[in-house]
Amino acid sequence: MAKRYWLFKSEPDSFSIDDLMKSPGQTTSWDGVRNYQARNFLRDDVRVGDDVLFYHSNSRPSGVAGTCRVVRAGYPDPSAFNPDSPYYVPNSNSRNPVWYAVDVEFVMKLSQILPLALLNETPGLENMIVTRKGSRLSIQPVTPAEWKTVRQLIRHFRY
DNA sequence: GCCAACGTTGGC
DNA sequence: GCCAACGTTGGC
Repeated sequence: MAKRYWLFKSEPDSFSIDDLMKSPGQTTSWDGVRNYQARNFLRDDVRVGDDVLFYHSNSRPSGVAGTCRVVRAGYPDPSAFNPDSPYYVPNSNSRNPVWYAVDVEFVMKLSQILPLALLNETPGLENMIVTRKGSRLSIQPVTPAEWKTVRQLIRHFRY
């Protein structure tokens, strides 16, 4: 099965690339996703070994902060069952899970944020979901061509 | 802080 | 099933 590529959004005020680096085993549960389209990707499509762009949203500037890798495929999001979690969903239960999480492991941090403005002006990334106006999807597929282009940006501009 | 775009809810 | 109202996301 071919490796897939993704972009995961996080507000760095709540969880940043530095937080991932400092996590036990440099691994975290990517939980708290409460959007059905994003949930479907986590549940059905994200697989172990997939590469992920770690994107800082609502930030100055917003953009790609680093990369990580999927080390556990979709499983029922424990935070949905935990009354103490801010992501708790009343009436949810583990027999009938609605929300899913995956685990990701840190791979690398860029020397600085690769800003959305640069993605926006890079040929080949016109159709990347994150560059589309109004796109709020927090778990996004990235095409192999888009991944390659982003990697070239990172190398060329020494991010 | 502003506000446009979006997803969800709920009345009908 | 429609759609207005609402709450949230997220760039700027």
